[in-house]
Order: sequence, then structure tokens, then C-alpha cells
Amino acid sequence: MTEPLAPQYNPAAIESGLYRWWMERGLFAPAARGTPYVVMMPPPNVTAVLHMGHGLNNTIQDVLVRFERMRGKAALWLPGTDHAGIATQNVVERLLAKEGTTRFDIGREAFVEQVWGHVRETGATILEQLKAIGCSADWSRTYFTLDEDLSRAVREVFVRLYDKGLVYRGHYIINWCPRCLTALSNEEAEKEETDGKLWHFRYPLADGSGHVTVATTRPETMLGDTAVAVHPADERYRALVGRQIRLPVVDRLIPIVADDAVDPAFGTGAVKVTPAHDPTDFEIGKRHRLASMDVMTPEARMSLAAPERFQGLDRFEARKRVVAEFEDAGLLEKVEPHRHAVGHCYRCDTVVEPRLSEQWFVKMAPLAEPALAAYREGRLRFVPDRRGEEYAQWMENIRDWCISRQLWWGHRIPVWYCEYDHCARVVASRTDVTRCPGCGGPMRQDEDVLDTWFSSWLVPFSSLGWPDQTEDLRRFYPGDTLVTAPEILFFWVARMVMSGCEFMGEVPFETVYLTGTVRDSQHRKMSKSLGNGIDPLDVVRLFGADALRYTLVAGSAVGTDVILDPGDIETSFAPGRNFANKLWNAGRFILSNLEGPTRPLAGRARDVVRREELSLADRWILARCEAAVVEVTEALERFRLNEAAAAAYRFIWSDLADWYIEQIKPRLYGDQPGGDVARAVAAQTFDVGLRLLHPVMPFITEALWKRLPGRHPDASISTSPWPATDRRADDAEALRQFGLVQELVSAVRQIRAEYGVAPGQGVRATVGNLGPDARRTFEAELGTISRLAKVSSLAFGESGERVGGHAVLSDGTSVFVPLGDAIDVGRECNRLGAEVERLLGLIGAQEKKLGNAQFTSRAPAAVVEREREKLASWREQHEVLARKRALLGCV
RNA sequence: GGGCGAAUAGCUCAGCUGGUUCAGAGCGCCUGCCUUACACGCAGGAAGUCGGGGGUUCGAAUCCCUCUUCGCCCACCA
Repeated sequence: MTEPLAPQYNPAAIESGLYRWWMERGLFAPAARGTPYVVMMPPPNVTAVLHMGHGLNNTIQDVLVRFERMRGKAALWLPGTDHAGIATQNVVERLLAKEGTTRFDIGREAFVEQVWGHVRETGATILEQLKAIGCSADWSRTYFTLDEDLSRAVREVFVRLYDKGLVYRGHYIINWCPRCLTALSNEEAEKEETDGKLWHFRYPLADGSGHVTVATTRPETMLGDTAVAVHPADERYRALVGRQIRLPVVDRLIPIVADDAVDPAFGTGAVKVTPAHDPTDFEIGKRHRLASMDVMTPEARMSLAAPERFQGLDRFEARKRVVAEFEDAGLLEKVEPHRHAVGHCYRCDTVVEPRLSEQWFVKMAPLAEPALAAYREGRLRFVPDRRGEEYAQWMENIRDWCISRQLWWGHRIPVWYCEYDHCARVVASRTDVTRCPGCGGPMRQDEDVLDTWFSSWLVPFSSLGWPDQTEDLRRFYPGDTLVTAPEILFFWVARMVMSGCEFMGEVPFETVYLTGTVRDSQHRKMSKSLGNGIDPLDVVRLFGADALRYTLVAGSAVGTDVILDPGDIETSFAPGRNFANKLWNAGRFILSNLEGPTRPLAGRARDVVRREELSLADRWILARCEAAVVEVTEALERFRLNEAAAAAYRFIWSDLADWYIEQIKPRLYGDQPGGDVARAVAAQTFDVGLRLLHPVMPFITEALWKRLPGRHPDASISTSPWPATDRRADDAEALRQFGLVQELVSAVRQIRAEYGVAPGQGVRATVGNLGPDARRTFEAELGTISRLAKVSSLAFGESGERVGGHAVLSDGTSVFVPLGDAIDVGRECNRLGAEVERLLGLIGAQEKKLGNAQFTSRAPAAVVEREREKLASWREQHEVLARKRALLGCV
């Protein structure tokens, strides 16, 4: 009936094909019914795709989606259609690096073609990866295209903001990458602590009556100085304000001004002012109507505004020359080492040059207000909580967003300028403009393109067809949960909230779950440039997708990073593989014992298993199963995926495989009656275990679940219902009683191991000092005890013998395994002595606690009662062991 | 400079609302087993004064303060 299963789980054989099987049956398409549950999917980043970080994000998203689907929600990922922007940027960077070329060496058309070829290629790679790790998104949606819908949404948004006066153009100091030749947003200019120098320059007063010393970290910018500023309240310089400086090197007269922005405590308290090359200076310049001298070209070489001998020099070369000239002139007062934050381009790591330039901006404060309110009012929450405060802090101090980029790819800014100078009309438009609406003259579109995130921030609704009022939009906006990496909280998440509030009137999702970051053993972020990445596809090939997913999920405690050692992927991923194999073999065993349908455990069927037919072990595993359902469900609801994985793991491995399967073997083999009941319980609890684990390990659970008896060939575990909690299985008695049996078995095993009893050799055991129902329990489970602990006979009462291994169970039951001359009495005395010591320690502490009137009067009665019971139990255990030691003649 | 987080077994990490169900898991290590589901396994074992110090409390890995060390985010002191 079922094809024979190999004794080892072979991911390659099982996983290939299952994904297609799912897709063919449309199992990943949103269900027709049910409450929508939408997990927003971030645009995959091409450079990240072969790294573990993306594997982590995608896995976590998929775990939640599968969980919610099984719970009857129409869960889907919402893949953005705008993967082009970021993807392209990265592809371009890679291409340029590979070709060893710069953007200007390739013609635009050839360039675009080459880039898009690459995008299509890497797009396929991304799909491969997502399939390989079992992600269940509906990938039929457009992927990796700059599709027209999106362009439409981008233009719509731009024009709306423009009309509201929220988009504006202006001259500002922006972050400029001299290599990429583009403006960068504040978020894209990554600050890095850098060891630099602080040069102290003497600026002589124009009348020769002395000098003012200024400090700078960027000497080359002094070529563009147009003032020196001091704090208005600074006594040292008060008399100098309004006088002139003769700027060395360039030999130009500049004024000394007073401005509040100057910190009198830093450096000399006097600062050179270079409005074209520093944001603060730019502000000072505006206040004092100073000229702005841009002394650099876009490539960060000295421009024609610099003295002739500097023109064309690279900025760092110019820096050396300026310093040298100061030194030669005796105007270099001193040089100090100085550690400060320097901006670097997030794409190419080039030092960013603050540069005066004309750019487009979005006024953010009005957009931030409702987005902040949503958080404050609880309509938006973050997991972990503390990220919410980061979000709020950023929103409160938000700065305008520079959205124009001087790149060759992306959405062009939908603004047209009239070519006629006398008209100079500027139009923002949803459609292309060819004729000037004012004078009828020709129009020219802005050359710049929009920041990638300007399309990405619209994904929650643009990907659903907005601005049209589509069915999808009605149904799936807003979503429930955004799962993404913390590093794009501001780039993307915060902006999506703002755009959602502005254009849809409500937040795009109510929960933002921020995953950890995948780091290497030195806690460095995994990245291509560091070469410390792990390709998830390699892991899939070596260990299987389920092993990869298990490791990632098990390592993802809320708010913590996942550390993986790229040099030792065996250690990281073998546990997942081992667990998959364990599950596979447990399944193989159970399936091999299930011929045809099993009896139902509940319902009105004639052959339903009656409660009194259940053995203690049956009741125990059903109770454990129930507990596992509660644990896993609650953990997933609270985004504690690692706990969900651990709970499912414990249930399947420790409870089901280690104990229950071992316990029922005689019944399955027909050595004991009740095989049909054992089969029914095993089938049911295994089924539940598979479903609990399915979100984390979809392939292996699907493969096994499909083989359970009575499955329709097209049924899939991914659309089967999530296990319901069953109060009737809440069986504390069974848990306690079977727990005692487990303790007894362990105690005998321990003694056997301690004294090297040969594995096959049976031992006798005597149990005494029994609790009320213990004898009945042990008698009923005699088979279990004898098989699992190799006990040939179990006697009740106190043994006449005294030489052997002794133990005591938690309820005070004494255990004795006679070993005759086989053991060393001294060794047994030591063994028991250690245990007695431990108990005495506990008892002493506990007596002190209970003797403390403060405790008994202040602690809750239930706690006190529990503590009393513990003490009684320990005393009893101690007493039993002490007697045994006395019997052995221990000193 | 501001904000935040972390420090628990050799390694990677759990430990949520303070109370021996809390000192745990996996890997690694040691011992014995190829027991008819699984050696990617089974059974047993060793191993941590929960970073240091102080405090709150009847009681602290858990709450507070402080120090040390690492990490992250933000930031226009040139």
C-alpha cells in the first residue's frame, strides 16, 4: 500500500517535488473564505538573497503564514511588485565592480539591457531560494518588474503630495556620493566612527593685528570658507565680531560673525564657515547672508572655484596640500587625533561629501503625525516592544526626506519643465506632458529618478492595485503583520505606516515583528563584502530545507540575533537534520504499524475507543499531546517561534518517540491485547505532532502526514486544521502516575549504568514505601518497567537483601536493585551520600524559609502550601535514603 | 555625544508575572550499547558561586543602582 520508506530521511528526494505539488493544487493561493491574515513581505534584496538573513526573514514569515492558514485564515504573503529598484541598484553595483568600469563607460541602452538581464537572472535565483526553503508565498504575482501599475501608484502619490505642498525642491546640503554621483538620504549615508585628525589653523586678521585659530577635520573645505563664526556670548572673541579675516591660501577677505550654532567649548570656540560643504555652515550662511562657494566637482575634485593650483585635485590630495601650505606659512598651530563619525555610502562605502545641491524633498512632519498617533493609540505595535520606542523617537525627530537620485534607473520624477525661459512653468503630472499648459512650448522631464524607497513605501497598497479600488485592496488592506529585519525600520517600515495613513486612511498592518539579524561567530552581520555569509541553498543541499528552517526558528528568540558560524555549519544545522531524521523514523515506525484506518478516539462511531480502554500510557500521551498543543499555539500567537519549535520537538522526541512508542511496542506486536487502541492513539498523537510542527518543518511533516491512513491523495497538511485543544485530555492523574513509572525506569537504568550491569542482563527490583495508588500503577505497568529497565522481576515491600543499588523517587518510593557481590558498597555509599547531601541542603533551606514568620505570613497561602509539600517530600526522600545508607553500613 | 540591548555549562543560546515544575536545551565531552523506527540513534554521566559590587524583598538568574566588557541604533560640535 505505502511504498517502503528509506531508513534515513532524504531531503533531496522528499523536498523536491513537494513544493510543486503544493503549487499545482493552489495550496498557497489565498483561501476563498476566512478572515484575511496578511503578512507583508519585504522586497528581496538581491545582494542579500544568497545570505542567511533573507532565509531567516522568509522562513519566519512562512512559519506564521502556515500557522494562520491552518487556523482558517486566508493568510497570504503580500509580495511587493517593486523589487526592481533595490534589486537593480545592487545588480548595477555588482556589474560595475565585475566589469571594473564606471557608469560612464557604458551607453545607457546597453547598460539598461545588461542590468535587466541580470535582474531577471537573479530574480530567478530568488524564486529558487524561496522554493528551496519551502516558502509558501503566492509567487504568481509580478516579480521583478517595474510594472505599470506601480509607476502609476508612484506618480499618483508624487502628484498628490506635490499638490498638497508636501513635495518641494530646494537647495540644501545633502549627502553626496562622489562615486555613485548621486544624492543619498540620511538613512543611506551610514555613519562610521573613524579616526581622523583635527587641524588647528591660524586665520590672520585682515589688519594684521593677530589671528583667530579655527579647528577643522576637513582642511580642503577651507578653500570655500566665506566666514569665521564664534558664539555671540563668547567673551574671548566678542571684540572681533564684525572684523575681517584674510583667508590664507586663497587670500580672500571674509568676515567674523556671531552665531548660536557655535559651541564655544569645542576646539578653539571659533569655527570656519563653509556654507557649500557643511550643513551647519549652510544654516549659518543663510542667517548671515554669506556666499556659498562650492569648491568641488561632483566627483569630489577641486573645482574652478578653488585656486588654480588646486583645481582638479582629489579632495584628499587637496587636503594634504592645504595642510602643507598652512605649515609652510607657519599657520598650522597643531594637529590632534580626533575620532568622529564620517558618513559612508551604504552601497559603495565611499566617504560621503556634504554638498550643496538642488534636490526634491518630502516634508515629513505632517505625514509623521498620524503615524506616530497610530503607535501611541495602540493601533500599531511592535514585537519586541522596545522597537516601538525607537520608531516613536525617529518619528518625533523626523527630517525631510530627500527623494531625488541622480541614478540611471528607477522611477523618473514626474515633473516637467517648460523649455521656454520666459514661461519656465513646472508641472507635476500623472501622465507624460509634452506641451506646456501655460505657453504651449516644449516640456522637458526632470532628469532625476526617485529614491527606491519612494516606490517601496507604497507596497502595502500599490501591490493590491491602488489607486484603483480593487477587490484585493478591499480584502487585504490593511494587513495584520509585517515581518522584517530591524535595519529597515526607518527606511521602509516607518514610511509604509506614513503612506498608509496618508493615502489609505489607516495603518497598513497592526503588528510589526522585527526579526533578529544573522551574524557570524564574531557577531558581525553576515555580508557579502566580509565574506562571512552562509548560502542557504548550500545548507538546503547538505541538510535539507527543514533542517535549515528548524535551526533558524529555534535560534530566533524575540529580540535577539541569530549567531551562526560560517566555518562550522555542521554544528549549526545538524540538530535540525537529526530531528528531521528522528521524526522520519518515528513516522516510519508508526506508519508501518498502521494497516488501514484506525479506530476513532472521539465521536459517535460504533467502534469509538472508550475511555476505559485507554491504558495509563495512552492517557499520558494524550495529556502530553494536549499540553503540547497549548504550548505551541500560545507560543506562535506570541511570536515566540523558538518556543513553539522547542515544544513540538520535546513532544515528538522526548514524549512520543522515547516513551510512548517504546511503551506500546508489545501491544503493536500482538504480545499484549489492545493493539488497536495503541494504534489509534499513536496515529492521533502523531498526526497532531506533525501539524504542530508543520509551520516550522513543512516538507517532512507533509510527506509523513500524506501517508497516514485515510488521507485523500490530494489532501495537504498545510490546509488541514490546526489542532484544537481538547479539555478531556487534561489528565493530571495520568501525568503523575506515568511520571512515576518513568522515574522508576530511570532509577533502575541509572543503577544499572553505575554498576556496569550488562545491557542484556535482567535485574530484580524491589519497591517499597509506596504511595496510595503506586502499587496498582507499577503492577499495571509491569511490562513497561521490565522492558524499558530490563527488570526481570519486581517485588513490593522491603527486600531482605541489602547489597545493591538504592534510589528514591520523588513521592518517596524506595527502589532497591540487589546486585550481590557485583557492587562495591563504598561506592554505593558515596553515590547515596551525594544524594543525601543534596536533599539535606534543600531541606535546610526549606526549613529556614518555612520557619521564617515573615515568609509564612507574607507570601500567598498557595505558595506556602506548595513549599510545605516540597519540604515533606524531600524529608521523606531523605529518610528513605538515610535508612538505606544505615542498612548498607555506610559511615 | 545621546538612546538601547546583551553578559547563564567548553560552544550557541532559552529561562516571560521574583518562589527548587528554575538553574534548562542543543552541540561538544566521558562511559556503555549496531536492543527487529532511527548510530543523523539508545541508555547513563561530568560540567555553571547565572559578568563584578551594592540594594529592594520573607525570598533575586529574574526588580533597582553601579562598575566592567561586548554589540546595536541615532546624532550637523567643526
